[in-house]
Amino acid sequence: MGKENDQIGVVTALVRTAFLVNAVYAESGRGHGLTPQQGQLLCVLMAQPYGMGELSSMLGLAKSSLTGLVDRTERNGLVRREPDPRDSRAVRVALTTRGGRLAEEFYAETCRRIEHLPVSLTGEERTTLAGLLGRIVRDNAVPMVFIELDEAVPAANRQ
Amino acid sequence: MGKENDQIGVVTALVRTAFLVNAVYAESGRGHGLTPQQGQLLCVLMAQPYGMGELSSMLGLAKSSLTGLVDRTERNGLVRREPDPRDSRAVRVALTTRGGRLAEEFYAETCRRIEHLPVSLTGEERTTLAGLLGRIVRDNAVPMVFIELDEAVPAANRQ
DNA sequence: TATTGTTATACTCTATAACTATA
DNA sequence: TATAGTTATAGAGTATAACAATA
Repeated sequence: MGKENDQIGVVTALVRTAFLVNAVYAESGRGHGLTPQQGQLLCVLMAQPYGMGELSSMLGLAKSSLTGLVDRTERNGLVRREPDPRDSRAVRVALTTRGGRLAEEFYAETCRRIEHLPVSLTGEERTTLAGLLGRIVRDNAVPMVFIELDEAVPAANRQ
Repeated sequence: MGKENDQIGVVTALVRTAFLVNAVYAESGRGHGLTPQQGQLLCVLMAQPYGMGELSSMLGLAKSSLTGLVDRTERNGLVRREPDPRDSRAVRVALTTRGGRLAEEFYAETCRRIEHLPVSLTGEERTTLAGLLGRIVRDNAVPMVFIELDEAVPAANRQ
């Protein structure tokens, strides 16, 4: 006897999955000398340069927190503040050459590691999962904190 | 023309979902005067008291980081270090009465908020999602960072 | 006046290395 | 000797409030 009920609830599943992904993200960053926050900043900037205010609202941080994060990342030579030609108060934060290279490496390794998480899921199940999570992400207007490149092809093999 | 392909990959879906859950977790904590880390500590301790080493490995933190986190949370009156009767070197970290009350409130509100994330999913889809994520969580041996209580019944209504 | 971004300040979070005390 | 935990130190991350410069 005993109800043999292995099914956990959606809430628990989501929170624990987030914990797992966070850990993988942090570990992947560590391997590249990146804090999770700096890794996240680089990933956001892979899509395009952004202003401080945009980054602030995308990442959910106070503007002064962004100033510090960009300062440190800039000091490490990974990003650069460029003047915004259309508003002399504003700056555009962009990846440096080195930052872009590191971003690609970090992104690729993170993808590789995250991809290993659903080891026991079939291809069809992964598609189902991606579809369901994709709807959650879309419905809740999650900002472009992680771009969508072709997952099937490792970065090293892209032309 | 155009491939009308809204389907994002599993990796992107997982990373963005984690970002979303993190944001909700942080916001929920803020409403209770808790940092995400302190909120997480309280949630872990809802299940049972743990030693510093156990917490360290469950949360993926260096032991000295745990010392600081427990120090601050203890200073706030939310947890307590108790001597381990079986090893005088060790301590058991447990919730205080006030910490337990706050943990329940934080936990309940976090559940409520996370539960709202899959707004557009049917009950069946939520079950499917929970099943798939549950397998990922199980396969990757995610520690008990968020306990599983009856999600259907709000904490306030439990006897 | 409103907005963009930085400074000043004060915590919290985290890790590494060295340490104390007990097993 | 090994293990449990703390201390010392240094840096990163974060927020609030006050500020400067431009729109």
